[in-house]
Amino acid sequence: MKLLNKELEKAIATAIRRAQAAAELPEFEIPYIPVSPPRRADQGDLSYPAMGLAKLARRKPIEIANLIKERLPALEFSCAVEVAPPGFINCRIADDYLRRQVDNIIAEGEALFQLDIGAGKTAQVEFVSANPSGPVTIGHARGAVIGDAMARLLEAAGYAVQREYYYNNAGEQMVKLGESLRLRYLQQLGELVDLQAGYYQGEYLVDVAAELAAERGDSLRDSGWDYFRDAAEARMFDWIKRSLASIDIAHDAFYNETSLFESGKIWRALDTMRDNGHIYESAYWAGADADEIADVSAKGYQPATWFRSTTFGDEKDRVMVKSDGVPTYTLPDIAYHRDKLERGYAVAVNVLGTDHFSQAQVVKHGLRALGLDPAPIHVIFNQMVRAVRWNEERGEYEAVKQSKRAGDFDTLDDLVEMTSADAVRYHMLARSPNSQLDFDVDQVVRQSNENPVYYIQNAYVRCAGIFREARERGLDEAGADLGLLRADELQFIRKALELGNVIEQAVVNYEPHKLAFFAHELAAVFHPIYDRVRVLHSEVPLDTAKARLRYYRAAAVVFHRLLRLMGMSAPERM
RNA sequence: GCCUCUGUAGCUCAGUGGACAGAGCACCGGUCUUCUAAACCGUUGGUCGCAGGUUCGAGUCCUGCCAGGGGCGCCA
Repeated sequence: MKLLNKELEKAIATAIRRAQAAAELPEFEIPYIPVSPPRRADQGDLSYPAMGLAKLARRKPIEIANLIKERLPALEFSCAVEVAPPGFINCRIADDYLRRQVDNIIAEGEALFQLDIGAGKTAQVEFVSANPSGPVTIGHARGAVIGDAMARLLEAAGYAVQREYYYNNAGEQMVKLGESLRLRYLQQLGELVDLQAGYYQGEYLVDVAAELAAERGDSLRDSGWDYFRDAAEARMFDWIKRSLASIDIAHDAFYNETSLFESGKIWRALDTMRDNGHIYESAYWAGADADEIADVSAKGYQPATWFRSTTFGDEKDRVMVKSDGVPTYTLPDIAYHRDKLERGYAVAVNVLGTDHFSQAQVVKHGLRALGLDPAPIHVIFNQMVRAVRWNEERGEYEAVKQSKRAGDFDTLDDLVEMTSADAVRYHMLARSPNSQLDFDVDQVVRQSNENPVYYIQNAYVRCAGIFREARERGLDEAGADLGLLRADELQFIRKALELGNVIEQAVVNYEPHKLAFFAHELAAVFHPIYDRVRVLHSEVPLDTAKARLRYYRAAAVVFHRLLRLMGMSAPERM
């Protein structure tokens, strides 16, 4: 289906060119023509402020608007174009066009507003990417929801999308995890072992240890930490995948950082950076002042391998290979993103917490040092998330403590168990990634009319209820005359047609949260109309009932598409 | 100190340089004899953190302050 604002933008540009050809307007390069729905209904359905052309055209805005109106090509969806002071061009969508869209929406079904922005191109979304040392936390969950919604949006925009999970199972943390599990296992065998500070204290390792003891008895008593690390990793990944699957998220690929060492890609990246003159060996960075040098001397560091990232605007050069010969995290990260770019994605979205901000900048500097253009890579930074609940006594929100006490929340599993997968997906999505998120667990748990999750899903449920009842009564919409639809129903269709723009905007601006807000707005248009527009009512004539049934078929398609784009379920009843 | 995000109704938050700043919750008052009332209708509520600037036009862009979060490692 067409994006109407794009059609009008093109038409206005054509009108300007025609006016220029007729010497009614001077020659100038036509700027971007922003067309958007105005705030108020009496200002039409689509609007363009021609005031922006006043300086270029050296005419009064109202005159420009009138000239454009006169030269505007015929639009299949428009019946009325009006000019309003000081220079708005307002366009109203014709009722007949809206009626025709009912059938178009039904015909498109799950492909509703499938765009061609990314046709023939590939995109990648890298998200979650938590190391397999523990369960998915609510912090990871936010990135998971944002990343998956972004992937679904990119698919809707026409891209072939790959979902990737990047992880590291070779670091010091995984050694600790293995050792922690070994000690927990020995505890299962009845040995008195103390888990000292620095080890993983989480109860979940006790469960894993109990499973191992049950399956293998004491046969692992003399196994080393590496055996337990592998066992822990395998079980943690199972758990992570299960948790993500519970909110309908699945990755296509798991990319192990270790493979970058095994393939030699890390050292090849370093060599290229060195060939390009961005690498040097030194005990301290090239711009170090006397204090820093003294500090380094005190620590007795041997020379390390540095990346001259200051060349690309960094405030300080970065170590790539430590003096002990082991690369920092940054070098494999650069090699990984080089690999990503070489895989040829037109768009590579990376969902990260803001604590990775500096790191992401250094990676981009590194890619430039490799002679690559990092433009396809776009990072969505999401701010911190914490579970909170209202404290009545103190009159303020406070963070829910991380503990295993009943009613407290720490992991995605806890959150899903206490609320629902749909609630988690909606509330994690319905906020700009840039804003800190306080997840009000009590509000989400409350299954009442204050919960937008049910408000949106109920729109679909109400449609499904009508279809069920209609089937029982033997009513179908064969031969429906859509001319019987009135202003109410057309108002909903008008709003539903904005979905295409919402998808487009969400994709090009990397703002998946727009989907959640639009869903709520659309439901707010739907419900009042549902109250007024009955189908199975004794006073509704048969032909009107058929037309309305067809209208609700279209509404159901829109809500189903919207809910699936958000990764939420579309229940038939609640 | 530097970088970055945030500051909009009592609370949680939307808001493409455009028209009279929006929604949910909370508060108050109404609405089920017909497809589920998890809904609908109505009322109340604003110096868009502060001060300048750019612009025909600023919640939106720029500068400077104030407040809060995050980051500034030879950790990952």
